[in-house]
Amino acid sequence: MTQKIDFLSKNQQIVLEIIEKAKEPLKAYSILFSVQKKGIKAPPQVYRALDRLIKLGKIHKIESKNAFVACKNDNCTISNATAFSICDNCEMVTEISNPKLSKYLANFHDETGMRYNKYNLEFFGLCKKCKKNKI
Amino acid sequence: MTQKIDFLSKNQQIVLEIIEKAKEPLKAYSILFSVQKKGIKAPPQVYRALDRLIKLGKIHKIESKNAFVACKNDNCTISNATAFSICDNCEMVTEISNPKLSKYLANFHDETGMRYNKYNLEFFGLCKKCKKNKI
DNA sequence: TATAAAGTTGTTATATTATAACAATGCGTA
DNA sequence: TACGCATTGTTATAATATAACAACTTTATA
Ligand SMILES: [Zn+2]
Ligand SMILES: [Zn+2]
Ligand SMILES: [Zn+2]
Ligand SMILES: [Zn+2]
Repeated sequence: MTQKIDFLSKNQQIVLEIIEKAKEPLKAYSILFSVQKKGIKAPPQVYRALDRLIKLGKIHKIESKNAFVACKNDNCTISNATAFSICDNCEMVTEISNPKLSKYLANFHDETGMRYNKYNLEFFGLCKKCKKNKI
Repeated sequence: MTQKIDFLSKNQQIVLEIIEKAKEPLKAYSILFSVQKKGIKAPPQVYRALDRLIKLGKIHKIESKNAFVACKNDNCTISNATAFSICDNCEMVTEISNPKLSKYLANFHDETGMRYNKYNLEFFGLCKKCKKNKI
C-alpha cells in the first residue's frame, strides 16, 4: 500500500521539525548536519524526506537559494501555488499569502493554450529593516 | 573603468551564441562541453560568462532546472521581471511576455511594507502538444 | 614612455547540491 | 510462515557551482 497522505515517517518528522524551528531557509546539508545526532546519516535520507514533505505541501523549496522553508499556509498542499518575498540583503524569506495574487495567478492563461496547474513566484527586494538601515 | 554595458567579451559571445541557437534550456556543463573546441576549458569561464549575460538581461536562469535560456524580450534588462511557462512532460520552456501580467506583478505590494525590484515566476503544466498526446 | 591600478581571463582545486544503485529492514497479507 | 512491496540505510558518484590565485590586458596618470 502506498503511504497515507498525512502520515509522516520518523525521518520525515525529524526533518520537518528542524525546518519548522528554523527562522530562515535551511540548506539540505545543514539539515543533514543537524540531524546526525538523531540517526540520519546520509544525504539520500534527507533528500527523501524533503521530497516527501514538499509533495505533502509541508515545506517549500526556495529555488533561487536551494533552501527549504516550512509552509506557513494551510492550503499549499492542494493549490500547488507558492509565492515568496526574499530580501536581497539579509536573505529573509517570507511566504506570501495573498488571495488576490493567488487568484490572479491561478486564473492566468496566455495565448499559447497552455493551462497551468502549478506556479512558483519569487519576489526580491529589501525588507523593511534593511531598507531602514539604508543597506 | 567597468565594462561597457553592451560590450560582450569573446567568451560571453561564444556562450550567448550557443544558448541562442538552442531550442531548449541549456545546462552549464553541457555548454562547457559544447564550447571546449572554441577554447573555453573550465567551468569558471562558463559561469562567469553566464553571470554577465544574466546581468545584461541577455539570458535568464530557469531556477527550477538550473538551466539557461536566451531572452526573447527586449526589456528584461531594465525590468528584472521574468516569467516562464514550463511543460512538466517535454520540459519545453517559453518566456512569457504579457504586459498585463508584468504590470500586475511590478505593482504588487503586500502589507509587509517590502517593495520589490525584481521577480521571477515559473508556471508549470502541460504544453499544447503534450496535452493533445494525453501524456 | 614608464609604471601602477584595475579589470579580465585562464587554471587548478575544491566546495556544494543531488541522485544512482543496491542491501537491509519492516510490514501487511495470503 | 513466506511472499510481495514499501521504506530505510549505506556507499559511491554525478551534477552544479565557486574559491583562490596566476597570467595577461587595458586604462590611468605621472
Ligand atoms: Zn505554503
Ligand atoms: Zn533584509
Ligand atoms: Zn527576458
Ligand atoms: Zn510538452
